[in-house]
Amino acid sequence: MKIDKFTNQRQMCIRHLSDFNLKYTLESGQSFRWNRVDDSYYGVVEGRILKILQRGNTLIIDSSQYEDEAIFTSHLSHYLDLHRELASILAVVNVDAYIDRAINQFWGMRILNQELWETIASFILSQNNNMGRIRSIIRSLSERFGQRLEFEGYVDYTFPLPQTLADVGVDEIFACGTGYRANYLWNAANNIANGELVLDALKQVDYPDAKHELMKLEGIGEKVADCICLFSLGHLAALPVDVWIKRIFETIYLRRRATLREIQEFAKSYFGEFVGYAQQYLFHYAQNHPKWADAEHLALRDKKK
DNA sequence: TTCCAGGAGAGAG
DNA sequence: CTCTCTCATGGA
Repeated sequence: MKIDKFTNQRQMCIRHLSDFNLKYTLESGQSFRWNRVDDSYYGVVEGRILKILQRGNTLIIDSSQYEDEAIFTSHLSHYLDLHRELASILAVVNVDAYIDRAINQFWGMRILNQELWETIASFILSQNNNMGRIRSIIRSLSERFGQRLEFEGYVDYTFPLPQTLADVGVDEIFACGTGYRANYLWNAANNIANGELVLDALKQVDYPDAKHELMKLEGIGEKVADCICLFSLGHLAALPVDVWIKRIFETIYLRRRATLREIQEFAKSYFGEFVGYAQQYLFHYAQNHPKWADAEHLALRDKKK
């Protein structure tokens, strides 16, 4: 990987990428904050707007602020998970024809390492909710309580700090369309603002401890805790079991109704230590092929064989 | 109108 | 431990 710097100090390139697809990575449901304009993606990361465009094996990145090239590239590589050898991870989890199809169709999709607080808040809001509404709630919270940013005519906002949401109160959070989840988000913001939950400490502990600590927060169960562990903390053994993943394992793999425990046990032994990556490819494939894991469709498909 | 969405909590059995 | 019911909201 080689870095170039142009006369415009805010534009940088990351060249010679291997096994990376920006579109699949940013549009696979793990982040709610990226907007596509033409072929570029605009988003807010660590307090600045980033504009990212992929051309072949090169990323062209514009930032709304001056960047120290070396530090910025290191941080962005971590954010996009570029430091991992994706091919070897996918080789481990590619154990059957079903996931092989998902891996090949979405080759290059990476699991992000997103900002911790924003990820905690986002997935608290995700429970019993749909993608479009989750995005609009996060946008609304940011517009009202975040910091305004602008870059070449594109306007966006930082996600509000825990202290900010703690200060504005439940009613203002509720007014952003959160529904009954307003209390959960406000409580989480308070726990972090008053130091009961220390985010930097959470980043240092292993997967079981991190998951356990997160589940102490009201409104965070196993699924949301696993999303945070996987999409922010880099714990690839985390397996968020949502309605899609449940359906996939019940119809394709276990072929019966199964409890959360049964699905976790099977998936862990079947896919191994990188089960989180397996989950992401299966999830995104199912999202793009709604009938793929449909029980009726599966029965039909089996008959043809 | 009813059902569903990257669920969690409370309560019952 | 497992099952069920409820919790706002908006789009299909």
